Parts: sequence; structure tokens; C-alpha cells
Amino acid sequence: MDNKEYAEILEEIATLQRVVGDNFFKVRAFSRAARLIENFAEPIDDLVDQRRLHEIDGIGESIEEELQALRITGASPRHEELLDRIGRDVMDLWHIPGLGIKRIQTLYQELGIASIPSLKQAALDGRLATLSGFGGGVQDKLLLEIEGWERGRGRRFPLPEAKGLAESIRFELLNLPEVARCEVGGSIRRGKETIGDIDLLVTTDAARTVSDYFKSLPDVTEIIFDGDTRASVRVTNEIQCDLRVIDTHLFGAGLHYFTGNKDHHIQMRIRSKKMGLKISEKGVMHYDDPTETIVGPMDTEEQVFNAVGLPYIAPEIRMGKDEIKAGEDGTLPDLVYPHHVQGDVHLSSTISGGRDALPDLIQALQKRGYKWCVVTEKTKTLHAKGIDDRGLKEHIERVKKLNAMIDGFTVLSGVECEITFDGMLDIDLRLAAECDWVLAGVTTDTDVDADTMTQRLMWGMETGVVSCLAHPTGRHLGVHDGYKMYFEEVVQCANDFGVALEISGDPQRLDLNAQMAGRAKHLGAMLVCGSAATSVESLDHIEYALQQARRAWMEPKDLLNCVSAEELISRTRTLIR
DNA sequence: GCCGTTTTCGGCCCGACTGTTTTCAGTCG
Repeated sequence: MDNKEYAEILEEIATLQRVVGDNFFKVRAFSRAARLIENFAEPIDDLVDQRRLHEIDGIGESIEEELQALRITGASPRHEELLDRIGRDVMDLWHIPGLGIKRIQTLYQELGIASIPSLKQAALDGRLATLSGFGGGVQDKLLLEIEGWERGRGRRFPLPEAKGLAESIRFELLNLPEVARCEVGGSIRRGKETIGDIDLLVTTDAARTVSDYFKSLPDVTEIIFDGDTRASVRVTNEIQCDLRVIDTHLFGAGLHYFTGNKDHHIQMRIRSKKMGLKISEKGVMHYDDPTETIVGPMDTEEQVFNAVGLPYIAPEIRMGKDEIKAGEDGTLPDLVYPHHVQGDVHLSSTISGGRDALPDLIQALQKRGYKWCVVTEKTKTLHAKGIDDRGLKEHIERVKKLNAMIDGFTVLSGVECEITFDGMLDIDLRLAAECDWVLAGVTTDTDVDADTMTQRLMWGMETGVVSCLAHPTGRHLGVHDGYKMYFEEVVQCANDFGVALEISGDPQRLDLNAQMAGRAKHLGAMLVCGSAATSVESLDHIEYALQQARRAWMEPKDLLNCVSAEELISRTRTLIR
């Protein structure tokens, strides 16, 4: 079982426990454990086998037992018992906004409602309005929400898509003279790979004007709620967008608050409380101070963290896991940022179907302060206008000439090729060996069993000419998960043959993701970010990859992007050197 | 259910908005 599957079962246990009225804190413990496990870099299977689960802060005796049972028998007694009692459909009720613990309990206890269809029928019959706490207004609102759910509302969006939309709304808000600052917060800022809603933070001294403007934006289809300091709307594609308006001098406190995540805030607030302090979007203040005076300036997030005795903690690692302890101990990582990057290992030009010509790409990279790049033109399997063996030979020559003309920047010759069904490459191996860098991946015939795919990837790497495994899991964000394979074996083989693993910034992929990258790092793999750019504009996509790397607590020393061109070459493909 | 530099028992984050039980519970982020 993979970590995600363990997490899903724990979350289901939490949800079912809510319905039967279990202690709120017990429910929260299961829910938190689920999130911890989902984001854990090592396979839970291994931790169970090594009896190391208790090393995770937040997992105690009871949850460890459930996980052990899941590992050994494939089922959790608690989960099974709850499912027998109230059934699976009840969990859908949690997807209906407006329904929480109390109302779901009332529905279940008073009317025996434990599924969305029965809820809808009761609303249509007018039976809901008879329950205490459910006036006619609630009934009508629930009916609308049910219809929204039936239309597929509530789905999660790939990060790049949601980020694009968020930036466009941010841009519109910045048009308003009353808006002093506007930032995107929430899971987009943390770089979570799928996004449930968009959070925007605005500082202004004219809250009402800004809020009214926000609600009147052309894309807005529905106003969910509307208050003095916050408003929430739905935009065209059904994604929810929340606006929080805050006083200009509380920008740092507001941004911290609106970035999350929830577990991070709970940990921060528990810590503050122990220090006699209270932390919220209104800043940090003494716990029992009726005047609510902030203890210092709150213009920046750094000031907020400092006010509770912590150094700045980057958004990407705010998960309520180990970051606060690391802050206390002074062991926070020095995370990798764009200015650390010396080169990109994955980009192609008009030569193999890209949009921009090689000289333009190189000029753009130099402008960024990069010192080198690998030009990985695509083969014919990857693009209809891709290169064949002859094209690759010409490419290698072209790069040599180009290099002679440029000062202070190294262009490396590369190719992006396919590991074919029989574990070979779709280019001549001797030519591949002549390239500085060979990026190889799998894009065809992916619907095979794990043994077959693992073998294919390993055979590909065993040719000895591969420098890097491209988008190693083969997933397409929001479309399909990666192919089946044994990741540990693939990483081991990569290590043996000096093959790096790519963290692809391709907006369709983000592959490896943060958890897998963390796992690969733990297994001793070499990692490198690639923009997969085919144009000057898409060179920016490397930031998506770097953000996933930061979520995996990676520092410059963990990524080959931060070494020199010479070191990049000498550390990879060790077999043929 | 989990946890411990005041605690192995007794706590467990904070504030805004909505609708209804006209003084606050329920939900949300």
C-alpha cells in the first residue's frame, strides 16, 4: 500500500467518527495523522515493518495499531466496523458546503440521512426545514450546493492552472487605486500540486470599496459570502475564490494567516500560547491584553515569526510537521531558490518543434544569470518534428560552434529521447554517448504492469549513456497518475549508473512531486530540476520544479542545477567515464 | 487520540460570517 492509500483510510476513519459523534480531538488526531502520512517522504510500509511509526510526531499507539493491521491484513478493524455501522455514502455529505459535524449528526439521527441522494430528496420534500437549526434558508442553500456537487464542483485544480487564474484576478485588483498590496496566499503560495480554492490577500484603507469591486469582477458567477473584511465568490470554472481585506500595517500577519496550512497554524498557536502570546491575522499580542496591542511591527511575515521567537519559515514547508521544531532548533534548511540556479537541463528549440530559436533561448538564460544549459532536442518519438540520428549529429556540431562564440556561458549538447518498449533508446547509442547529457524517459506503451515498466526503465539506464531520467513517474497532473513501477528499484539502478532524476517543471507534470523527490533524496538519488521549456517564456517553468524541491526541504547542494557545467557532467553517467 | 521545560491528567487555535434557537450555535478557512 502506498502512503496516499494509508492516508485515505485514516481520513475516512476521521470522517466516520465525526458522524457517530466521537470526541472532536480524537477525530482531529486521525485527520492530522492522515495528512502527516500523505506528506511523509518514506514509505509507510517500511516504517511499519521496522516498527518506527511512533517516530512520527502525532502518531501514537492506537493509530500505529490500525496501520499495522492495514499492513498485515489489508484492513483496519476500526475502519471496517465504522463502515458496517453507517456505510460509505455518508462521507459524501462532507463535500456539501454548509454541512458540518452537528448538521450531519442531526440528519443522521433525526431522519436517517446518510447519503447525498437521500439528502436531496429530503430537501425537495421540505423535510429538512422541520429540523431544529435548519430553517427554510438552509434547506434552499443546501439544495443549490447539492446541485453544484452533482455538476462536479469541489474538484481540485492543477497548481499551474489555479495559479494562472489567481494571478489574473490579482492583476485586476491591483488596478484599483485603493489597493495598496495584493498577494496570492493559501495552497498556491505553498506550492501544493493541486488546489481547492484561491486565496487573495489585500491591504487597503478602503475595505468596502475593494470588496465591492472584487464581487463585481466579470468572471464572478456567484457570491458565496460577503462581509466587512472578507468575501468569497465562485468564478467561471466553479473554483472558489476568497478575498481577505486587512489593514495596511498588518500585511505580514495577514499573509501568514492566509497562507496556512491549518496544521501549521495550530502548531504556531499552541507554541504562542505557551509563551503567553496570541497569534492571529490581527498580529501577535499578549494573551490577556484587552487592548489587543500588537507586540511589534507586523508588516512582514518575518516580523510575525520573530515575535514568537522563530526565524522566517518559508511557505512551502509550512505543513505543521517539523518546521516549527526545526525553527526552534536552528535546523531549518537553506532552501533552494531561483538565484541559486546555474543551469537548466531540459529545454529544446525550433530545431525539434519548439517555439523559439536556440540563440534566443540562450540569450534569455544568460539574462537570468545562468552559467550553462543543456539543449535537449527531442527525438521523433517525442515530437513529430523531432530529430533523427543525423539531426542529432548536426546538433552536437552546432552546439560546439555555438560554444566557441559565447563567453562566460557553456552550452551543452543533449537530447531528450524515449526508452523504448524493449528497454533501448530511440537513438544510436554511440551518438548518444557523444552528447554531453542524455535525458531519457517513457511516454509510449505505459499501460503495463510494474515488473515490465521497472525492467524497461532499468534496461534503459543500463545502456550507460543516460544522464537523467525525465519525468520519472510519467504522471499527467489531473489526468492520470504515473505508471506502475517499483520506485526504490528504479532509484537504486539510477544511483548505480550515475543517472539523475528529474523534477520536471512542465505544468502538465510536476514530476517528481515533492513527496517522491523527498523519497528519492532519502534514497541517495541525484536530483535536478528541468523547465522542459520550448520557448523563452516557458523557461520560467523551472520555478514550479524548484517549488516542489523546496516542499521536499531541498537545499542548493541537493540539486545539480546549482553546480558548474563541469561538475554536472562529471557526476553523471559515471559508467562510461 | 496525542502529548508533556509547570502536566502521565487535562488540556487540545482563532476569528469572521450566516441564519435563526432573538443571544448564539454552526460552519469555514
